[in-house]
Amino acid sequence: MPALQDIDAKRQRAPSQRALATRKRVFDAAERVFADRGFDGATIRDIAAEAGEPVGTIHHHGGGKEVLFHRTVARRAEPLSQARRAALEALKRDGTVTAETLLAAFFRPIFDLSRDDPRWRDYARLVAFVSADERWRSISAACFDPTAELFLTELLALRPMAHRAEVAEAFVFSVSAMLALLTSQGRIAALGGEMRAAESQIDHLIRFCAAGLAPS
Amino acid sequence: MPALQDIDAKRQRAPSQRALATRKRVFDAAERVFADRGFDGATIRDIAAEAGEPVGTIHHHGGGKEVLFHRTVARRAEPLSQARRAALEALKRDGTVTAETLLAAFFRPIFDLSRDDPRWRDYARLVAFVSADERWRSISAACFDPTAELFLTELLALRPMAHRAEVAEAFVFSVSAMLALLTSQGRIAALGGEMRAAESQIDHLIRFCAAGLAPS
DNA sequence: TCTTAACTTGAACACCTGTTCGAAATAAGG
DNA sequence: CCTTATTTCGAACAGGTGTTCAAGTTAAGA
Repeated sequence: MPALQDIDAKRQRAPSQRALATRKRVFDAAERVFADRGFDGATIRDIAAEAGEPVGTIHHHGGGKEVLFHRTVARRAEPLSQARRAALEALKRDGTVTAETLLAAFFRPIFDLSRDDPRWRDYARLVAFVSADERWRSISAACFDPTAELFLTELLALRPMAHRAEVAEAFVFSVSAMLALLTSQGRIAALGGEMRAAESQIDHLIRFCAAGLAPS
Repeated sequence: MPALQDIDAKRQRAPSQRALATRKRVFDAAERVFADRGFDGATIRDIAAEAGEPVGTIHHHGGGKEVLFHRTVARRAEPLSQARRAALEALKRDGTVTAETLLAAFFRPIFDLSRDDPRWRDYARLVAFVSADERWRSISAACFDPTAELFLTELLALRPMAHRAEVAEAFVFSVSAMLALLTSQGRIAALGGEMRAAESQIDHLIRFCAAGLAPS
């Protein structure tokens, strides 16, 4: 996999406003198309059409398909991680750390962001693709594992008797359930008939995982 | 999507032993390659090489890439569903139906089959691809939803106060956790350090989901 | 045994893929 | 205002894609 270096490495001039707007258009389009069709299903020309830019521009700003994919995932990873860390810090400050509040701190940010901005919903589907495929393990490791580690440590402190590997399993189960809620509304609707309010579903997700995480 | 009809529709002669062996080789190869690279990442020529057959043969037995994919998923769906249904019947016969035993009846067959035959492990990864992508919703609906419905009904009977939609959510959470255990060993290892025995992990999965399914 | 349906084979087809490239337009920095 | 780094643009390229096809081989069924 091509190395992902700073997008503005060895630059001699600041990028123009126009160039920055174009770059944003390129990454927004890449996010939508990758989220819809996955890495292999997406084509540079799909992304170019979605962005309303010629193909050459996608390469210029993206740096090749694989690097573009990596950068597209990385772009929102930092804001998301910061929101999660901030929620965790708030819990520790208030002394309200439980399995349930920890999961809420980890899960809620992406749902909250998705409610305000549909682009975050695309991003969530993109993250599901990244999480599902071992091929992108290094992206997960760089973008999401450090913050996951923080939460894992807190969960471990709540269950001093449990092995780390066991809590890691429970955490992976929880994250997969979260991604399922973000991406499998179709499956839920097919089995469940009516569809419940998003808030009820998120509360349910947190209760479900917290119960599973509790010592048995 | 091309219609999936019986592979032997409008046939005037029984297939030869040789032809049946070739067909098996084609589907085994397709299963491996689709499980490794997903639908879009796989190519007919990859599958041909894996099967040791010329490209034309893949088309002859597969009926085109999309139909081949559908048939590859469908091939093991029936045996799997039967194992799940048999386990469910055994529970009902013995009067030992609980959330925990129901989940065990649903989860264990694919783990048991995977232990004996690595091809089932490929199949499990293939199912994860199908479940993750809304594009294959119709395959899930045809292959897996009918049996899922049976288990959902039983789970609902255990919690007469809960809404169907809520239990459906919990069931989707549970299935996503099962698929995560089958496919995300890398993620678990990255977070957890050491790796636990498969049996411990499966027991944990069942306990995790059963706790989440219990009334709260 | 004979007829012919079914299978096997690989070359060929039309189209799509990611990427490169050079010329023209733009605007940052002096 | 200049110089020139950067961006915009789309044609062109080499290689890969799913699929078709026709000729040759095999074996089922009468």
